[in-house]
Formats: sequence, structure tokens, C-alpha cells
Amino acid sequence: MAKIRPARNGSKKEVILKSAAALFRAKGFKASSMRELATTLGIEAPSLYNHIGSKTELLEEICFTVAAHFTQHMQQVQQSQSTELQKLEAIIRFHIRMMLEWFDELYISNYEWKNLPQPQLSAYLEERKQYEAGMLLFIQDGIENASLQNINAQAALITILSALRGLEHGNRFRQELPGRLLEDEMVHHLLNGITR
Amino acid sequence: MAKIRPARNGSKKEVILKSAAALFRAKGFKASSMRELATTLGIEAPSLYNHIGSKTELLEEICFTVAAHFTQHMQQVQQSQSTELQKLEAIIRFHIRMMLEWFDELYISNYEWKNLPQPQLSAYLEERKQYEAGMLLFIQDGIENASLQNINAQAALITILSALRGLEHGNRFRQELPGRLLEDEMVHHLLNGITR
DNA sequence: CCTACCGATCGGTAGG
DNA sequence: CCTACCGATCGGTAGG
Repeated sequence: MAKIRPARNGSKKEVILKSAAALFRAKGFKASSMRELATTLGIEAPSLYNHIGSKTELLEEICFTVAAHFTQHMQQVQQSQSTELQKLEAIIRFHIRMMLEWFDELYISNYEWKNLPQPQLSAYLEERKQYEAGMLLFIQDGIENASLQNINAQAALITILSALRGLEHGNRFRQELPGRLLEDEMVHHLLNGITR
Repeated sequence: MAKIRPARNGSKKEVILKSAAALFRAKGFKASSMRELATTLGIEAPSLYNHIGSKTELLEEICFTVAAHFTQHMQQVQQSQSTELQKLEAIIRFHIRMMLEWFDELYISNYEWKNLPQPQLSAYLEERKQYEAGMLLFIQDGIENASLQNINAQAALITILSALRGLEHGNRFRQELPGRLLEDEMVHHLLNGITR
């Protein structure tokens, strides 16, 4: 019999979500089986369904939780009184910190979102689009008030976003570089190239 | 009865590879079925096996063909008499051009390689490691002879590689920006940030 | 290049 | 949280 799962049952669901994120990141969403997830948690696969609704629900929770963090930070930056350069720097630093702390989850929201069902898929892509529009505005404003060079704003957006989102590759950087150093170096690299 | 497939049967296998690349990129390797691939080609699934050995073989051919292109270009750049800055610029431009021309294949070799079986998986990762070591050397040499700022070479490598490999995201840039403009802008963005 | 079909594995449910 | 089990789908083969 189907059991109604509580929206908040605290720690057990979060444990499942964390294991799922690690598994989905390592193998990909489709290649990850609920049986393997259950095994890593020391239970049988059907027992998972006392805590979650479906495999897809796990993916949704991961993607939208990550998206919410970024959206919230974007709004915070937009409402600040900082300069455009400071806003861009804040965005870059936030990305890198999130990547260091929530690597599995960010990887999934970057590369496994395509497995989301509709209408969540569209909603997710729309939220991303809004975020990117916010970044583009910072760059355009910076060009207008001459704190940035007269670059192509769209290309600069793509370069910065690619550098930040592509960051998870291999994640070897975690061992070889202190996170704070990487953060400072990337800010310098990505901003000084477009800072007049 | 198993049929021995010729190593060179020319166009038909290449047509399959091209369709497979598009499908694997859109849906992911695991989520792509041979039945769907066959349908897009107007044949039944079992007929595919007159031209290919397995689904995995398709992935292998895509990943190693891409890797071979990059490895060959790296060797060409290493043997050139260019300055370190010119070498880095050549690498960046080559990446972007490959991305514009072989988007599906690069996406797969960037994100679906984890589906490779052993020992191909290890061989693939080793080839990538060699490529990255080559780039790192350009950066280190540039720092030593002061054509680059006194940056952290590892961080600079990560930033450039991330920006280049993360580039395929959404691939909207294909419509909005002429490829050559994006190339020039990214070279400027990624190099001027570290060029003294 | 097709029809017919296989063994394996999947997400998930029934029922307790 | 378990055992038992389902319908669907998968990659691939047999045989022609």
C-alpha cells in the first residue's frame, strides 16, 4: 500500500539525498540504480520508498535546492549597493564556495538536469535563465559606466559562466589547491581580463 | 550469427556515429537506447549491429577520436617555435573551434566518458592528464620568463580549462555570437587577465 | 536489414 | 524495514 510520506521527516531523507547526490554525480542519474543507493545505505531498495516518493524526486530536490541557493544569492547581490565589479566578484566567489562545499549537488544540477521531467525541466531552465540575465546586467552596466572594458557582454558572460560551471571537472583542485587560494586566483584571472 | 564487422565500411558507420553523438549528447549515454538510435536512422535496432559492435563501442570511438584530435594538436603546438603566450592562445582557439564544429562529440567526451569500460576508461583519463600537463608547462614557462604574471600556475590551468570545457553549456552561444567573435573575446578575456 | 526473442536489470508496489 | 514480485525496457543474438 502506498504510504504518504511526510514533507519533513528530517534527517533520514537528508541522508538519502546526500548519498544519492554522491551516486548520481559519480555514475550519472540514469546509470545509478535505486538498488545500489539502498546498498550504500545498508537497506533494501523498497525501503527507500518509505522516505522518498521516487528516484526522480531525488533529482528534483537536488536541482531545485541548488537553484534556490543561487537565486537567493543573486537577489541579495542585486539589492546591494556595491559597484558592478564588486557584484561580479561576489558572484564568482559564491560560485566557487558552493562548488567546494556542494560539489556533488552542483555537478548534478549542471549536468544531470536534463533528466528532469516536465514541467520541472522548463521551470528549472527558466530559473537558470533569470540568473544568467542578472549576471549579464552587471556586465552591461559595468561596460556602460566604464568600469569594464568595451567588451562583448554576452561573450564575457559565457566565459565567466563556463569557467565557474566547468570548475567541477575532475575536482582534483580540491587536493592540490586550498579553496581560498583558488578563489582569489580565479577572481583575479576572470576580472582583470576585463577590468580597465 | 555474429557477423564480423569490417574496420572500414565508410559512410554508414559514420552516419551512425554522428546520430549517436547527437543522441548521447541530448539524453546522455545511459538514457539513450539503441532502439531510439535505430529509429532516427530509419531502421530496426538489430540492424545497427551489422555496422557496429556494441553501444559501448560508439562511445569509445567518439571519446578517443576527440582525444586524438586534441593530443595531435598539443604535439603540434609543443613542436612549434612560438612563445608561451602564442602557444596558450593556439590551445584556446583550437578548443573553441572544435567546440563549434564538434559540439556533440566534445560534450560526450567531456561528460559521458565515465560510462567507458575499463581499460579504456583509464587510458582515456591518462590521455587527458597528458594534455593538461602540456598546458601546465606552457603556463609555468610563461611565468618563469615573465611573459605571464606571477600567478599560481595550477589555478590558471583550472580557470582556462574550465572556461573551455564548460563552454558547451546550453550552446545558445552558437546563435547569438559569431564563432570568430567569441573566440577573439575569450582569448582576450582569458589571456589579458594573466598577461603582464 | 528484418522478425522473433533472450536474459538481465530497472523503478516501483503489495502486503505485512 | 523486509520478502516477494510486477511490468517495462534494455543491449544484444539467432537465424534468415
